[in-house]
Amino acid sequence: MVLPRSYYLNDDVLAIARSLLGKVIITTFDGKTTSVMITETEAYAGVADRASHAYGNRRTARTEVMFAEGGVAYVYLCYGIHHLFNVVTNAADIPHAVLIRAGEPLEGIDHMLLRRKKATLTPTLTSGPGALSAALGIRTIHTGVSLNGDSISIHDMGTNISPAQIVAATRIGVAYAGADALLPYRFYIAGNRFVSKAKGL
DNA sequence: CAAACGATTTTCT
DNA sequence: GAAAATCGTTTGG
Repeated sequence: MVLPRSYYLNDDVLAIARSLLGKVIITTFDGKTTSVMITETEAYAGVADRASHAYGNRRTARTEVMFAEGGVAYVYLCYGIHHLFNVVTNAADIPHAVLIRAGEPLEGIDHMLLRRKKATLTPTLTSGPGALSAALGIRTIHTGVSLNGDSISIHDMGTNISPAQIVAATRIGVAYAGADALLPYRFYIAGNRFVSKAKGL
């Protein structure tokens, strides 16, 4: 079933980041449907989190969507090349978000291979936030899009990830955040092949 | 208006 | 293992 809007309003962004593991993202663009099961997430805990773009209650044209009510997408361009897909959570004016870092391909693998210019299915197809977004066809123009809509949606397929299967670790690429870079805000499914292998593991 | 810089990935050595 | 690719956002003049 599609996750209801209320799912995203939880004020505990860490709980949502854990809960999203095992859920399924389905995108439909240009009549092409692709889906992945989420295997890795990172929480960005709003104004008090130095690693968050919204740290210190900073509102700009780019971060504004993080201040929207939970249940929409926040997509932004990183290093001029990569589109990073986040799930906005919590009530309006509380800029919490969960970065989706990796997933396990389910449907539309042929479309994902085309988008990534790859010939065969390997973990690199959808492991890593930039790679995952590219495979699903998510780009910055989708920022602000509802996660209950026709183009992007997140579903509970009944897959249950037990706490024992969830590993908590430090976030990746946020060394600039000082002490907040050490927070265990990254979660992934233990033993899953489709988890990012970027430096920092 | 100009300049610096990333919540990364790929490729080359 | 190291470095390049590449551009919107943010910040400073």
